[in-house]
Amino acid sequence: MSAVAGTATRVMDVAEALIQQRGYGGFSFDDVAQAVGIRKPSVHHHFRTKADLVAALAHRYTGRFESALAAIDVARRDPVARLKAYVRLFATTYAQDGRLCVCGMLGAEADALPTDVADAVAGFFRLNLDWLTAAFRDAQQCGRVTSDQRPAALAELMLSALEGAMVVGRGSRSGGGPEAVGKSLLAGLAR
Amino acid sequence: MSAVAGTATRVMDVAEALIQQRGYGGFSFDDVAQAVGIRKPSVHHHFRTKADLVAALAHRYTGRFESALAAIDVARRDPVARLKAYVRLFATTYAQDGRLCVCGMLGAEADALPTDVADAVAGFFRLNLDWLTAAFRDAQQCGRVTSDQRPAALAELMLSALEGAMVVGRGSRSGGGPEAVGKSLLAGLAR
DNA sequence: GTCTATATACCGATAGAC
DNA sequence: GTCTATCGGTATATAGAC
Repeated sequence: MSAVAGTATRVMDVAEALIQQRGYGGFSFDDVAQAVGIRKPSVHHHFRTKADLVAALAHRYTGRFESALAAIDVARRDPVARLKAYVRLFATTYAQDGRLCVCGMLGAEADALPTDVADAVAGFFRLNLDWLTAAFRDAQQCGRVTSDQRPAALAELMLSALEGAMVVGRGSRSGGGPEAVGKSLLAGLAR
Repeated sequence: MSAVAGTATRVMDVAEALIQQRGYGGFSFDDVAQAVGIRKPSVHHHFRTKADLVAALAHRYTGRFESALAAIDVARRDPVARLKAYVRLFATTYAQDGRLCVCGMLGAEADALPTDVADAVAGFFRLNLDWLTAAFRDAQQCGRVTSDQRPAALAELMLSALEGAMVVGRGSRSGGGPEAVGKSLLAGLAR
């Protein structure tokens, strides 16, 4: 993000935004180089291959999400408040001129991805599904969620709704995006 | 699909499958030509540009969906039964070795699409949101759905959950996909 | 309607100078 | 760490013969 950040970091920042807008197949090293203000071989100096760059990116993205989830767990005790804060993570991303979740975009393209990248994407989803499963289990145990669906099923439903809301919002050029969809879902599940 | 279908139809069939697997940027006219068993310029003879091919594809896909929705309306009177049949449309697609909805994939890539294609994708989502909105309105009016959310919000939630379930299922290489997610959602909404 | 041949541009990636 | 130059491959698209 910062103009004073190291080149490798700026390369990752630019590549991240390009993936969120156009996907893995929709950007090139030359696109990154131009946006950063260097030449294509300089990008290769920091990341040998495109797979290396995107895998590193996906891991960084997952790590940041992990920190955000940990911060939510510290800041909120109430499981429903935690779920609302979770929705906000996706809403904030999408509010940046319709940017998709990095791993939502890559997940859609999974069949066309190098193995390392696909594995990193799977790790992101595992992290989110595990955290959501725990949150819904807590919410059910204290009676804030009355659904008799299994926590893992509610987790898959929530994550799917939020990722899908970005895709639908973009494709339809309408709708409330993950913010509205997350609220609708929680309104039906929690009390 | 058929080996006796016209070449243009076979080209569209192959391109459709490739988009569902790899996305707009993930396939080439050469990929299509090889799968059909002709040469690249022969593909251009039927569809002048890639944008023409994919826009035609998206319109055909939307038309088929329109027919399927009309068939559901004829076959089912109960709005909840209609919604269950709607979920099955997505489940059937995804059951074909994890194929994504054509317009779900294209919706994610929307920023990188030619205008004609993006417009066709928006039309698909509009069709689905309108149909779902009517279905949820009916379901609320006859008391089968008790949520106080507006029908349009429930429609966006349902469509997002199903599109997202495909992305998450693929990216995580786990989960029940749109079938399970659709059931979980309807279990919480309908009675 | 299909083909060979080709134009033009871009892709990811490398070699080697500074 | 960045550059110029370039390799080999592939992309979309077209010209023109059969």
